[in-house]
Amino acid sequence: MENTELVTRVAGYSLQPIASSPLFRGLDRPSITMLQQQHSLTRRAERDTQLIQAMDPAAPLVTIVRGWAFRYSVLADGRRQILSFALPGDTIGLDTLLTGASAYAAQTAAPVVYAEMSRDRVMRLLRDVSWFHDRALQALALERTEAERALIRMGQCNAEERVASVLLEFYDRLAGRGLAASNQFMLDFTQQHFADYLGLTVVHLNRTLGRLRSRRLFSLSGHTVTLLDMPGLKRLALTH
Amino acid sequence: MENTELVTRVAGYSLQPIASSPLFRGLDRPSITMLQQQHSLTRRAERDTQLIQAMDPAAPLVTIVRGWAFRYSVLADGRRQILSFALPGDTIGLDTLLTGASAYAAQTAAPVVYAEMSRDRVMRLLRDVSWFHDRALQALALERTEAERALIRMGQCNAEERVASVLLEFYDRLAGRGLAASNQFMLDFTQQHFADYLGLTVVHLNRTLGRLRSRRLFSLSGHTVTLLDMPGLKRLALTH
DNA sequence: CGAAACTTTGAGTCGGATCAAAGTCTGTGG
DNA sequence: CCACAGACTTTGATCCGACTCAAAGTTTCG
Repeated sequence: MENTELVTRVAGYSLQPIASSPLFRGLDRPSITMLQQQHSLTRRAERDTQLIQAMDPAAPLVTIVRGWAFRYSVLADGRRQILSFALPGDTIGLDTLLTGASAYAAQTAAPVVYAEMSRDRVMRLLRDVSWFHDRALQALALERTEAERALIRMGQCNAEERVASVLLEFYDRLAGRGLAASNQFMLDFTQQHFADYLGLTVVHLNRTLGRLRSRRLFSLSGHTVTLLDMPGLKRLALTH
Repeated sequence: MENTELVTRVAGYSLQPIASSPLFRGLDRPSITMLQQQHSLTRRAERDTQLIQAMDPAAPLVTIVRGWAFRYSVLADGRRQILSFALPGDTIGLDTLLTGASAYAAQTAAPVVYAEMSRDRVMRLLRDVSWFHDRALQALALERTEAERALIRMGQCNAEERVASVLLEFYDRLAGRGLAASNQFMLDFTQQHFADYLGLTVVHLNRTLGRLRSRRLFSLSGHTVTLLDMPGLKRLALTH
């Protein structure tokens, strides 16, 4: 009864985000089930929980089931750069298995449900299961592309452009997993997180958000973002 | 006579840079030879030659034998972000095979000697040669780590810190391939290239370089860089 | 209801961009 | 071997986007 197993392991959470994520997307049922069985049961973590320590040589593979987490790196003097946000379906730590110790840390930005797979198990999968090896390659290539898109944004875009670009990116990623629709989605992190991702100060980010809102490019109510003017946003974020 | 083949294919160029590069490092002789046989004979390209077109769905794998090349991306309005420099031994385009069309373009920053491997051949190697598959995974993971190091630099560091960080990085990479020693190495590209890599304007980069030189952190004569004050540079570039 | 965390606004400063022009180097043809 | 053109580097003056410091609102949650 593999399908029963599948369901109990993610009891109460929609499967769609995971099933349409980079590592799982398009796999057949037995493969998905197998992958999930290699994971731990789902766990819950409060906001600000450390999921992966920087430099941990035995960091597990973490798959987010629900909520927002992020990978980041802290400089000697405390400045923090958020490298990427991981949303439901995303995995964190695939590269760590190959490069030795984790080059980054990861923590939750909101209450999160996740599952882990031990380093050993991932290694075994990589060695023995050829489609998993392929998947890992593709997932890594994708992650690099995303890192470089972020790099372009940082290097060439001003605050408004960065914000527009990232809002669109979140929307696309979430929509691809059924977590956004009709130009609306939920952002569950603070402006400090957002600022550390964009390489801006909170104050300046806040003003920039204000400007874009007053121009009716998007609106914000609670944690719900509505992209009011898609074409306008795309014009601003020329990376898109 | 595999070793003869190996030598003639790179006639006149030291093998060391390639042999100690991410994709080749630590392989045994037969494997290196095999990889080289899959490549074209070496080619020469003048400065400013396009090696890979953006969006090319059939971009080959390019291995730099001598000289400097770089990967970059251009925004709609002409701003250019250099994503990475490729130096002797580096390969460009591994990810393109997996993600479909190339997300970036590549061109030479100086006269370059290089070799190509067709998309088909790389695909075949990936499928049939398990150590090559492993290598590809590792190389990609490494590239992502490097992209994220660049991201941290852009997001959190000011001009001086970025310059110091990149000088150190070049030195480390070149030294690892026997192309730098006693704190000295050759930089064969213009300040415009450098600026587009760091996300600064040429003017500001130039002033920043001037400041670091007058503080005797490094010196520049012709295209030769000498790192005069390693500890000072490391202190500046807290990413190191 | 109160404290802590987060967002928003204000005033002043600074790093880096822009615009412009003067040097310097490099390669080419006479 | 020199003269010249084009590309590259360097310097000057000015401007603006983003940062800093500070404090007032607002939300969240115990």
